[in-house]
Amino acid sequence: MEEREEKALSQSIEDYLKAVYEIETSEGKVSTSALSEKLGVSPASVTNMVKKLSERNLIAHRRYQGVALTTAGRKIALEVVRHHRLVELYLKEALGVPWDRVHQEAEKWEHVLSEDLEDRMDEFLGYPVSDPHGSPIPRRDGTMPVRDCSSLVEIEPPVQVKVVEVSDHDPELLRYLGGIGLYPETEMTVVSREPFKGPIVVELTGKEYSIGRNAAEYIMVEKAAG
Amino acid sequence: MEEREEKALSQSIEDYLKAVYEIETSEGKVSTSALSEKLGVSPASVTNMVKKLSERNLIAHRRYQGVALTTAGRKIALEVVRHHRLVELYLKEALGVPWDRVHQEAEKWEHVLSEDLEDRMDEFLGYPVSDPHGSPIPRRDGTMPVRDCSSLVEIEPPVQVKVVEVSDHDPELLRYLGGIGLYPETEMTVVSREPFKGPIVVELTGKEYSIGRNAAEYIMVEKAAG
DNA sequence: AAATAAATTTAGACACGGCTAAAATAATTT
DNA sequence: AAATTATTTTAGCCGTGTCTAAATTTATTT
Repeated sequence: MEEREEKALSQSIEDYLKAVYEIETSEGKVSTSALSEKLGVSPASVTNMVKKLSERNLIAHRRYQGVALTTAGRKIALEVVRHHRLVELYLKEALGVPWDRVHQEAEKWEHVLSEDLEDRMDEFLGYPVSDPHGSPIPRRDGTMPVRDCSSLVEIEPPVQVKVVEVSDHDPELLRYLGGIGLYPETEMTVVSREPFKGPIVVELTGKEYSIGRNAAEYIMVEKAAG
Repeated sequence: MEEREEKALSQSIEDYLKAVYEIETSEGKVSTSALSEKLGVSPASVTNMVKKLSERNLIAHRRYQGVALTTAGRKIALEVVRHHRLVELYLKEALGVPWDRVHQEAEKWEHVLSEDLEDRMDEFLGYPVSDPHGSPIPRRDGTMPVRDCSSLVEIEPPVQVKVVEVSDHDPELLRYLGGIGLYPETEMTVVSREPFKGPIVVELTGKEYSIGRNAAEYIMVEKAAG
């Protein structure tokens, strides 16, 4: 049995599939405009590319109704996401890149990482299950670690929680959170949730911090052990 | 004074400039067909691209006479070569990639390496001056370490030499040389040079090996210290 | 020096992935 | 329900970088 031919996909195609995956995960439905926004291209360009991807059976498309990954498309998307998150962690651990910059670098590296190097980084890192922001790293077989966590805005204070994940979409936020020592794995107490969409007050390392609802949306936590 | 705008060059342009640099270094004159061969594209494509590059003042072109890098073009070529060679060494040192495979990986990485990561790798490696094959790494300022070495075929035996550099163009050759323990920095004795374009006989680690003229062409050595 | 061969350039085409402007469809107001 | 607004798609264009076939120039033979 010969080894299967690996068709090299363009960087663009990988970017589209990853974007569909990420929007599917966070929003459920994937519209043309959401893709347009996320990828920074015009809606017309998205429609154009969507047509090509569905001809290649990487996504399913119903006119005017949005798109969804096929099994083949999801497999590729998860490979790209795995590359991205492994690289993020690698850059932080091996080269000391600060966590608010790893995302940007990984956006480029994810497309040039061979399977061999993926394995070497994976081994170097000790087969990690999450990246520097706490996002789960897809396994080689395309499965995802399942987790049980909720957004900080949904937590009823007072309660002790552990940070699971912080969105990497805004480097500014990451710098702020790093500044107060709030990282994945950090334990903290949710002290109160101010009414009228006020901030969430948390306590960590003995100090209290007010975190706006906007920011809190992007912080995922789980109940602390016990 | 505002910071200079860094225009992002396409991967293709970087590949062309690097190819011109490498042919300039090894052959002196850079013909369309040499570029065509090196880049794996048709001669017509080269002519086409050459026109664009000379419009952008990255190379000089005289019709039917070949091309040469301008100062601006050489600067970029050397940056790409620096990236390539740093990455090669990094892959070997940090991730244990065998020396016959680093070239292939670096061909992709060289185009996505930010200046920040270049510096981090450089520091990690202790500011190295040559890559795993012994090729000199251009300095950040665009200058090249100067060296004094000659091809193994030009050496008059018997004499003690030190390997300076081995061409990375053929992974097969690298595996063979690695197999007999012949790397940059290796010291060995050139025992004899057989007549009628026969092989060069060298001795290292107590054994004698016959190296064909073809292979020997690609091995650069210097007289051993003393 | 003429003829042939080799290298280079021109001409014209194509796939890719983006764009804008206009048309079609869906969603929301009034 | 009709009108308005928002979203999506179509149509047509553009720049990049490749190709093949044919024309041109240079190099080599005879």
